[in-house]
Amino acid sequence: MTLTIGKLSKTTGVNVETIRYYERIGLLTPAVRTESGYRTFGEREAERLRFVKRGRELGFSLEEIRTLVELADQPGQPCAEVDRLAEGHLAEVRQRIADLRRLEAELERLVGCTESSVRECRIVEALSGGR
Amino acid sequence: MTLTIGKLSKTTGVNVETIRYYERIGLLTPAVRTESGYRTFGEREAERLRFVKRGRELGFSLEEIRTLVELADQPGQPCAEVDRLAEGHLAEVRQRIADLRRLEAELERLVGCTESSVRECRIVEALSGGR
DNA sequence: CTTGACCCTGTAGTCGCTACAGGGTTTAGC
DNA sequence: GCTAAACCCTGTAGCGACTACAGGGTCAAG
Ligand SMILES: [Zn+2]
Ligand SMILES: [Zn+2]
Ligand SMILES: [Zn+2]
Ligand SMILES: [Zn+2]
Repeated sequence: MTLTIGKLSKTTGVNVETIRYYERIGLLTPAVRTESGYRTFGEREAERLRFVKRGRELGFSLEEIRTLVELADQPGQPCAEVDRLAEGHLAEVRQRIADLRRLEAELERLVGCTESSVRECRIVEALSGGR
Repeated sequence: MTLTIGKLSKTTGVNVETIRYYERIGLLTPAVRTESGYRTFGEREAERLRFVKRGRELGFSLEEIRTLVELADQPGQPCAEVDRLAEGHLAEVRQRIADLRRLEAELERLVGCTESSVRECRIVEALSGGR
């Protein structure tokens, strides 16, 4: 039940280059190699990679995921730190949404400009310092 | 009324290094230099830099701003292209908001986990492939 | 005239990948 | 058994939008 990097990539949906990148930065433990130097992966490694992938899909940074992986490896510990990390991340996401909504509102006021020339264009005016 | 890069930085709120960067990538025209090689800026240049800054504050990419600057320099032309660009950008912003709101909803379901151990932690479970 | 604040160039770092180039290895078909 | 395609390897460089030096030169105040 060992996989080459290509098979692992296919079963997890994570790019080959990305897997190598994760190993290089120490997010995955160095893969066992065949005699000719090819990486081999087992179910454990595939699980871990899927963990990382789901973390990315939830928008966690690789640093956050690095911490989450370490925490998840200690099932007996209290999960308070995990929860704190997730809450912090949720706060980040909400902040980004708030920032983008402000942008959205400003842009909404500008688009749909029906002026015919750049001289009177609302958008250009706003960028040029007009209020 | 000419400014050194430091003064320009102060009056516009754009970092000195960022100004040099903008010049390097051709977003600002190469600054006139003193005999000793110092950059000097006039009101025109300050205006243009503020234009770029406001564009960034509205979330436009530097490439988009490059186009906007060029368009703004032709006041006689119709502003349709400017408007199209801004509408496209608004669409991007809305897409990013939608993506983040999906993340927010998923994270909301996970945080506030009151389990005491990592073994039963909802968050770890979700990352490990649980639903 | 010295000191400190400013300016210059060039390079490298950030984040999370992605895309080569230039090799070696394995596998499938004939 | 041989060849060609498909795979794997390392190392390096690129993206966007900056930021942070190092190692120098210049200018202004006291
Ligand atoms: Zn986060
Ligand atoms: Zn317009
Ligand atoms: Zn945009
Ligand atoms: Zn928990």
